[in-house]
Amino acid sequence: MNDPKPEPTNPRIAPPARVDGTDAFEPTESPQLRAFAPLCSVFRRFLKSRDLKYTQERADVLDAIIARDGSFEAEELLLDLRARGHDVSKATVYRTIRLLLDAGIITQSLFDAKQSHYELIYGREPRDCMVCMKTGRRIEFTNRELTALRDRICRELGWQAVGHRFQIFAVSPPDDPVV
Amino acid sequence: MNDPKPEPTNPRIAPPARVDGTDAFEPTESPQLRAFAPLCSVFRRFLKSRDLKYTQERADVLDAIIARDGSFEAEELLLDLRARGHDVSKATVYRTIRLLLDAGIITQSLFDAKQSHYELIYGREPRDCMVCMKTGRRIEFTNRELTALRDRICRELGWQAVGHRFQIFAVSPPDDPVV
DNA sequence: CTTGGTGCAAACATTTTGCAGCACA
DNA sequence: TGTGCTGCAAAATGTTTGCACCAAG
Repeated sequence: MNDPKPEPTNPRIAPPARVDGTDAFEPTESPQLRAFAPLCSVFRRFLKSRDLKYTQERADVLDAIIARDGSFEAEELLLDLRARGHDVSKATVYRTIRLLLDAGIITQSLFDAKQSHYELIYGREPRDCMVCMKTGRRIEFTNRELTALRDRICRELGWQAVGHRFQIFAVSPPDDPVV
Repeated sequence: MNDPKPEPTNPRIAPPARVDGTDAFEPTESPQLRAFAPLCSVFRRFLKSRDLKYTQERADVLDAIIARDGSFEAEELLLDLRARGHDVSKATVYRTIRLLLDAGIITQSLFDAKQSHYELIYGREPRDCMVCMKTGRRIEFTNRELTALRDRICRELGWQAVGHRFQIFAVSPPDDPVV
């Protein structure tokens, strides 16, 4: 459709935080390099490994995800894309999301049963969250202790941790202090 | 550490494990009593507190949930009920599930984006789980350390924990030992 | 008796899919 | 230049709702 973007897009990629236990990528790079590599080339590599194509639309979708700072719903993405003049169809958005999930670049985080929330995880630390059951307020945080506990649990069972999802259901105090 | 069952329908209710921070029940009983009370009377009390009725259908649904050992999908429940000759409509099943969620008796756990999974939690310890990203195998467990960590996180922020959901995404070893 | 509950079917919202033409490698 | 990709619209899925009749308290 319009403006071709080779592969600039790469905001705040964090240091290695994800053990890639899946067979998603060709094992030709060090984990270091992989974690710091721009997401679009990670995605491109994933696609190539499956003989799939890196199309304009797929690049646009990934771009929109990054612009959202990693947390989004399918519908939001669709609107964002439309607003930017990148007209990608709903079907393609969903198809691309599926690929990004397979690639381990994003995860699905379901809060309300309504629609899926997705989140960029590749190269980022896992985000844990706490939801107030009265007000619905959500706080996100990263807890290294939790990640360590997760790894310990896995190790004891001989599994290898890839990621996790932690949600606390709680009640915020009446005054509801902002964190 | 379990079942003192004073009334009918009530399989393996565990000791108090849930702080009820919501305004679901009338505060006339001690937490102890509440936690050990049979689920149906818990539910009945909840309904009464909202001027709702304890109908045959609602009792049947709760029964079917208990019979499933607490983990179920809406559709499964519907089939179970039908098999037992308790013909409850789909609409009523969903409506009852909503009530049980509000009452804090069950929670929604979404694994695949497809349908909701629900789980009995009232009076039970939170179940954490680990999913293998290759084979899809799921292991459930209870980790007190995690619950303690959860409570600590809440306390530091002045919140009160009500429950949590913890899922680990991992890769099981090639030999995939059974736990 | 009064209020809320139920079943049914239609409505809804989200996600998936079949197909004909288009574009990347 | 040939696969694979896209958009469209229709289908599929899971859940909710409006309505007329029914039942719990």
